[in-house]
Amino acid sequence: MQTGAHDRILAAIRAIPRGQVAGYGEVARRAGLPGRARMVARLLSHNDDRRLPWHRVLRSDGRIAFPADSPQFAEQVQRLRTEGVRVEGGRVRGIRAAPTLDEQVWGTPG
DNA sequence: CTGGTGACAAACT
DNA sequence: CAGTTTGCCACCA
Repeated sequence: MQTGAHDRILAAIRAIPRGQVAGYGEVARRAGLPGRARMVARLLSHNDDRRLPWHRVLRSDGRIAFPADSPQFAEQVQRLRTEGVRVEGGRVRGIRAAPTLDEQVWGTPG
């Protein structure tokens, strides 16, 4: 069977290690869909799977993709902090939303 | 078909 | 740094 695009996206999201994060564009790239960051976003907006680590997906600049006053924002922050991710001012500190997860694998420079 | 929208990104100011 | 503009693609009225 041919893996659908959304299946690869979901797989890429599930592949994000615990305690780490990835950007929408990064997820799309790992799913073999460069430039389809918005497709990832649309998929997550329609997703209802609670087991999916959606909270590990951030914007490219490390910001949370929800308004700071939204309940989803609060839940994402709480989930990230539970995994040891430092979140401050609605943005993830420490680990940058690396353009490529390879950098995280090999040790993020800087 | 056109036009508007969105859990976005990169370049630019 | 932050704010704006442009490019992008899937979906819908």
